[in-house]
Amino acid sequence: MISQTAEYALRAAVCLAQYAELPLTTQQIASVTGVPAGYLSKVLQSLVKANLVMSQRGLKGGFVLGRRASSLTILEIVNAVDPIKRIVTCPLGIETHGVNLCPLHKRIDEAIAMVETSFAESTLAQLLASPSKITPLCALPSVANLEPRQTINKLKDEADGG
Amino acid sequence: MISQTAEYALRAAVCLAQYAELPLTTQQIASVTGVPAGYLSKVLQSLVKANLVMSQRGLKGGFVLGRRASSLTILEIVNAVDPIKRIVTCPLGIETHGVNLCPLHKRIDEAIAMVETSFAESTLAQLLASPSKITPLCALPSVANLEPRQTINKLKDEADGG
DNA sequence: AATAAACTGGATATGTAGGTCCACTTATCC
DNA sequence: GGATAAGTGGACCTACATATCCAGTTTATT
Repeated sequence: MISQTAEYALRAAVCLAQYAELPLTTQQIASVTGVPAGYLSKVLQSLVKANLVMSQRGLKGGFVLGRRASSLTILEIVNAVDPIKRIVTCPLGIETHGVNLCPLHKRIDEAIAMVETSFAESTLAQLLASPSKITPLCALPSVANLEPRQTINKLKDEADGG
Repeated sequence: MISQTAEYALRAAVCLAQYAELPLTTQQIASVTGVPAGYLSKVLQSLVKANLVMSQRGLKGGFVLGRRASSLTILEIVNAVDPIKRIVTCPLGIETHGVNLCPLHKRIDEAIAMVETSFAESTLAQLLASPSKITPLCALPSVANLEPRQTINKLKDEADGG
């Protein structure tokens, strides 16, 4: 349904949302989300390139969300790493009927559209505010395990100022 | 969203539904659907094993639908070759909360469920009866190209008699 | 029974997603 | 400014989905 990579990206995004402005390192995110650290690094790069996440190099660096959790949707995260592809032209390569799809592909596209809409309407903030007894990512080896570290003002400045 | 293989299976199924009881060979289905013949052969095998399609070996053999098009759903076809996997347990491997999913995975599973339901409610017959001006599979290099061949009574007998 | 058409099944190739590794760069702290 | 912690980028490996090929088997026709 959605790729492994997209699922990893969502886990990372939820994780970052939970720790708000505290920059988390790849290792920390990996340990919380269970995503292979090496691969997570690539996934995070994609999110950074899409401007959904900000990174800070060097000692005390890490990753923070690029926008408020309430404005970041599941769809944006997914599309950053593995775009949902609507069916816009006939997969059989027939051009005779332009934008019109045959009933089969129309039906499939409708299903894709439903998912797209559903994901577009879900924000990270909603996931955190979910009334479930279970915290997002269920695992969450306790916030306490993560050393409190200063937030990176430089990142905040960039986000606020320009 | 759905795999290439699943899409191929759907094309083949719609194709068979269009030609009703006329057995079509792998080559014929391939030319109508644009699916690579060699691979289509494998896909059809999966449909046969799932009892959604019947095959007849030998001269004048071919494939026909195993049931009426009105009772065959998109979901069945898809599940025969590439099962839709609902999220039933925590992907992080946490067992502490049994059947309960965290908000993220619950949300994703809801989307999968929507697609599942949607596919379960779509039959091949509905696709053929679609009011679209475009015939299913859009391409359809005209029925006329396919030599009329006798239906295989043996297959019909098995289907009707038991 | 011989022939040819057609499915079956196994071996093999290819392409892409998933994943690992490491040298390099950047930034903080002492 | 040296040491160390961290992201960056590229090369590389692995597994699986996709695809090809072919020898073997079944069956209608003659």
